[in-house]
Amino acid sequence: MIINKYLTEAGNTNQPLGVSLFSQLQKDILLEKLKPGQKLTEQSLCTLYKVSRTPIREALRQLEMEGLVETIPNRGAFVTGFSKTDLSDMLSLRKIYEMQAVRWAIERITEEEMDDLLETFEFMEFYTIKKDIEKMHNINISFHKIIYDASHNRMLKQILSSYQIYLKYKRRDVVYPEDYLPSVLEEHRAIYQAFLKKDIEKGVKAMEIHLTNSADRTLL
Amino acid sequence: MIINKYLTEAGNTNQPLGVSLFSQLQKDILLEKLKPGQKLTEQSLCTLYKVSRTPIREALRQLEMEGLVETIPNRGAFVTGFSKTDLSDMLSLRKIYEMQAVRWAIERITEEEMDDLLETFEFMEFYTIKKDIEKMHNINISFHKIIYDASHNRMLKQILSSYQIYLKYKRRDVVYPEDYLPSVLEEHRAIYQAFLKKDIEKGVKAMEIHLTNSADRTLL
DNA sequence: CCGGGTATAATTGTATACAAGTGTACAATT
DNA sequence: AATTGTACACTTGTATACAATTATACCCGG
Repeated sequence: MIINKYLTEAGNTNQPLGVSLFSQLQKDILLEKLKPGQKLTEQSLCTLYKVSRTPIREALRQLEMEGLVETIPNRGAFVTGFSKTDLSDMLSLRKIYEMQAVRWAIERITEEEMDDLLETFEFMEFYTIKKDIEKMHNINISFHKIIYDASHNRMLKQILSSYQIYLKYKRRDVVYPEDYLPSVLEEHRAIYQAFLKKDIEKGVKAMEIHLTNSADRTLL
Repeated sequence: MIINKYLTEAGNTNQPLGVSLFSQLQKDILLEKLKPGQKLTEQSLCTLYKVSRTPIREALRQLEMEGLVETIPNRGAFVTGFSKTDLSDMLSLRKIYEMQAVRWAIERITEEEMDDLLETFEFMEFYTIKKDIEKMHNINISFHKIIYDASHNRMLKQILSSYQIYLKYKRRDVVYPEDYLPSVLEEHRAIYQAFLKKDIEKGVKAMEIHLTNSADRTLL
């Protein structure tokens, strides 16, 4: 049974090749299967991913927009990659916009979105008890995405959503401490309660604390 | 004579069609020659821009990444457009990151970048006296781009640079008041002096003031 | 052995051909 | 009259062919 849209996966398999190719290449670059500086010849990608050049080129244009590859005209595409420094920079930038998202979201959140937030938070409590880290990651993302939506700012939502993908792959090798899940739960509880009380300053502060801790955890 | 790289235009004419197509479509969407909701048939774009579907599709993927069009698989691309609300949202988001850019830039700026900043500011003084609004627009952008570079944060630079294009086209129809140029000059002077004194808080505040005024001016 | 120039190969840029999916008009059926 | 089915046109998705550009290898003269 579907509870709310934030807790369901995408899973549409009938998408054009270029779209899934983009995701795959993005993943491979972030996981450094494709190494920074490496040249991505279209032909080699064709044989690697078993498709023709047309969808490959479309995916490369998208990667270029994200700054993951750099293409030099008539020379080809080169992996830019995503360094530790980039990750650190992104976490800083993310924190800043997440704080703003909270600010707007508390002002503008609808009742329906508030229900979603409650529901999602309750799931967090449940899976914290269950100690299911994988589920918690997904619910964590859902919780934040509800806030993005509630900010009712299309660009902000788009930017913060795009950050999530990077963090997802770059957080892979983190080893979580014993008290990880309970700590995260309490950080989110503080945010959630600020929404209940419509206390903007408290919410922003709670998000700042949460993401400062989160950054500390992911940067080791 | 070239003074510094920020004061020169790009002008590479030998770029692939997809690249210039992207810029052209971006421009046409922002200027609302292509209206929100309008369907962009690949064939019609082919005849309109006199190129084949391949570069068209590449440009559409890029526009999709910027959120200017939405493509539905097997259905086509539809203009999303950029509303007044989007502009207002973007100005808010821009201000936030510009303030952070100043924070980092004052910490990290190199001597060479400091020289560029000085040079650019002196050009501003010159063209303020000359009352050349067109030149001032370009120099204004240069001034800010130097700060982006000086922040030494690749992502921040990329995001803020991408904002500039939107503002460029959306600021077209603004009517400037008589004291526009001198006011802008003084706002930039405050920023520049904060860089000289390495006074981060003063710099951030000066940027906030500048962009608050700037937003007021562009939102009419 | 080194540098320059040319031919050749490899790669990107663009156009086009074909396949697959979607929408529409119209007839047949209920 | 409303609905379903089907043929057709149209559009997108993908592959491939051709053109333009760039990289490489080889030869040659110094």
